Amino acid sequence: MVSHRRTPVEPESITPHLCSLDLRLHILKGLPFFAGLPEEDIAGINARFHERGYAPGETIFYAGDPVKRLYVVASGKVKLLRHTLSGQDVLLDILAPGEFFGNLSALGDDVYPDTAQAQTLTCALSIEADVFRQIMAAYPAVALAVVDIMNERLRAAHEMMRQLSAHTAEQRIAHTLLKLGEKLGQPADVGLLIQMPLSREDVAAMAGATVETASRTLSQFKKAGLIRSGRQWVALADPDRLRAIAEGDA
Amino acid sequence: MVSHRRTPVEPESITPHLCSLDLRLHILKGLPFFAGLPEEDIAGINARFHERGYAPGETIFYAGDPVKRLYVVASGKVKLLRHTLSGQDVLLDILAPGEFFGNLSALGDDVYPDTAQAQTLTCALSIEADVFRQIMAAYPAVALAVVDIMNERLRAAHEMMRQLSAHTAEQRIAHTLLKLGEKLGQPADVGLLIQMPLSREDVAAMAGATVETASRTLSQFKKAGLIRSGRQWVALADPDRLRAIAEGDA
DNA sequence: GCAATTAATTGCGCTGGATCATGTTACCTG
DNA sequence: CAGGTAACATGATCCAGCGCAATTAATTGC
Repeated sequence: MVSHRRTPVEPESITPHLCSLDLRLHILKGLPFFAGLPEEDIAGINARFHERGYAPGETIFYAGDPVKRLYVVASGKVKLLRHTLSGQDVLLDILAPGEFFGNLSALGDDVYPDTAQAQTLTCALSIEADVFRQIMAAYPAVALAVVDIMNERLRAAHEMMRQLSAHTAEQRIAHTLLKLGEKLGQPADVGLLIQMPLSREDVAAMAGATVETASRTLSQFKKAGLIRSGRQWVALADPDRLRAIAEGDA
Repeated sequence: MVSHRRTPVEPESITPHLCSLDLRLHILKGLPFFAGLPEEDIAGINARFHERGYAPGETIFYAGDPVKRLYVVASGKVKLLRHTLSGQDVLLDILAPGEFFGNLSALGDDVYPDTAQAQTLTCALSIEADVFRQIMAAYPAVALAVVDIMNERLRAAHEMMRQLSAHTAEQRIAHTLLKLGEKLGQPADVGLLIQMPLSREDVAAMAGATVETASRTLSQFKKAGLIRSGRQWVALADPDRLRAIAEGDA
């Protein structure tokens, strides 16, 4: 369905019903934690996954839902939200194709601490958490790769803790934009385009600020020529200066 | 050497040179990730570890040091500090006996993002990170246990991100005291005593506040009968009310 | 026992950013 | 095409908590 929205962000082109067995195999082969596994083993693993498409804005699971499955983004983007009592969510991460989410916990009674929501048209694969644990037990290389991914996520979370403790809102917003540019950025005429619909609310939730503060700061960045932006999109026009702001050198 | 300090916190009694082979074996047997391994396998693993004693305040490794080893606390307490440009550290975690720290990373060129420092007289075991990865590859149960620990740490870090984004300093300080009570608390006449030297600076660094704010808040808690405290110690006298404050019900 | 030092406490002024409100603009839908 | 809505931008006000400083109390070392 054609949108009139003027945005440089290209929509996800795959429709949910095209999340085929071939796509699944392709995605699973590309996952860092299945790298190096024999193709026939990956095919066997593929058989244990389910897939499902989600519309933009659709919730994959809610915080408080019992943990049953581990998910992998096959296509699209997924956001992980932690709720606060004040109703202002914290946006913990934006997940791109190949990344897993959901809980790996061995505990039977556990619940998801976060809500997962499709930011774009998304296809996600899922597998029972217990089965995934069996795969990790059968293939130590998978478990080691998961350890590495968890390690990197913990490092990023600790960095965010440092930012929230000691950096200004402007620094955090600059940092957030840079991280999004690193992960989702595509070179375009407008600069390094963050290739995903991105509202001021999203930026605020990632940077630990309010929408008004995010809006003011993005307007200043725009006026200063650091970014280009419109509704639901941002492109980095001067990453070096943004980096200087994020690091407190400006 | 006798101290005049009036504190209910008992010092660590072990001296570094008493970090014996037997203690090591005892500690390794008790580690969650070696649970279930045959005793002779643990003995073989024990041979790969080194141990070293650290005085209170001594640095185990600095942020920026190249990653070489994985550490385990055998006795005492270790704090993990992330530095900020303003000189005010973020205290990411206090590690108790049985907990690992250092980097598990596969990357050859990586450095520690944090500084590890003995909070008390401490004995720490260490092993080459590569060797530990070999152990994880050889024993999937070890890798799975490490995944579970990383999972729990990530959850705690995300919770702290939420607190730093949306909670007041008073709520965060109450939460910090409760977490320390859960982890290091021992019932005593003064209440649930956090059995570790704990300065106002430590509480501030864990709660994302300044020393002055932490001191004001602890003074208020003390006057309200929620805690008992003195120099370098805190005991929880009314955890239920602290919980109410931490959760924003008060 | 005492001087020096450290850690904690308390006071005061300032400000970043939250809160609340309103205005503007782009987009959607009938 | 027009009315309505959502997203963004901006203004005004307020305050939590920081920064700085002074004071007090506990501890250390001689």
